[in-house]
Amino acid sequence: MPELPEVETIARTLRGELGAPPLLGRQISSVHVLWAREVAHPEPDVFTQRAAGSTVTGIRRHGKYLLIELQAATPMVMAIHLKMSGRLDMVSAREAFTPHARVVWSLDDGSALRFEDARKFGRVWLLDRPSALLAPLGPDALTVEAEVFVQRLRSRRTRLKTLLLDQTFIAGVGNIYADEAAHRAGIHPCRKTASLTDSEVVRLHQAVQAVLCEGIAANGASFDWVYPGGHYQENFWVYGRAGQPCRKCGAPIMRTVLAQRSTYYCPTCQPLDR
DNA sequence: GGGCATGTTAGCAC
DNA sequence: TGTGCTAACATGCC
Repeated sequence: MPELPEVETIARTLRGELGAPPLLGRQISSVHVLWAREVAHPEPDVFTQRAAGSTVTGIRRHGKYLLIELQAATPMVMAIHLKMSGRLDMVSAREAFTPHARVVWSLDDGSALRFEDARKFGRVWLLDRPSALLAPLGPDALTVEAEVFVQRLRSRRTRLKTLLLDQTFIAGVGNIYADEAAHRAGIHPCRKTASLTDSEVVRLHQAVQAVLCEGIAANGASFDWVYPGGHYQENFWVYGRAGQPCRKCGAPIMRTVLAQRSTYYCPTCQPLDR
C-alpha cells in the first residue's frame, strides 16, 4: 500500500486521530520478531530486549518512513518502512500471529501492534536517532516549499517521472502519486527536467501536494489484495486506467514503462513536445 | 506458467 | 560525478 498518503494515514490512525484505539501512550510489554533473518535491525535479540518496557511517546513520518518515538532509560526511535506489501494494524493479542506477521509488539493493555508483510521487503529499525537513516532523503513531499522544490529540480537532469520517484529529491512520492501529479500538472512524465518552464515547475509542485492531500483526505488508496481502508483509487485520473477515456479530455489513457515502472498518462493533456 | 505488483538498492556502463 | 539500466529481494494474485 505505501506511499506518503498511506503512511500518513497509518500515523494518524496510530495516534488515535481516526477513531481507533491509539498506539500513542501504550507501553510495549514484549516484542516478537517472526522473520529473524532480515526484517529487524539490529538483530532480533537486541531489538526485542531494547524495545520491551518502553512507552510510545510520539508517532511521526518522513516520506514513506513511519517514526515511532519510544521513551525508556534512553529515548529511541523505531523506524518502519513498509516497502511494497507491508501493513501495520492494532489488533487483539489473539489476532496478532497471522501467517504473514513479521513483527508483533505486545502492549500493556492486551492489544498488539502487528507488522504483516507478505513479500518480506519491509524493514524495522530501532535507533537512538533516525538521522543517519533519513539523511539520504530529500525534504518531505507534503511540506516542501515551492522555492526549495524549484531549486532542487533545477539541479537535476533526468525525466520528470524518474525525478518524482527519487526519494533523494523529495521523499514520499511513489508510482501512483507520481503519475497522478504529472497528469494534474499537465506535463508528460517523459519530459526532461531541463525542458520544464518555471511556470510548469511551480504547477508541478502544486500538483504533487494537491494529489498527496487528496490521498490523505481519502485515507489513502487501496486496491488488490494488499491494503483495505482507503478509497482514493476511486479518484484516480490516470493510474491503472490504460485504454479508458481521460476524465478531462476523453482521449484514451496510455501506458508505457519508465524508470522500470508502469506509467500512465494522457497524450492530449500531457503532450511530449512543446 | 507468465506477467504483474503502491519500493529500494547494488553493480555496472557511459 | 551524475545518470540510467538491469537484476535482485520474496511472494501472491490474475
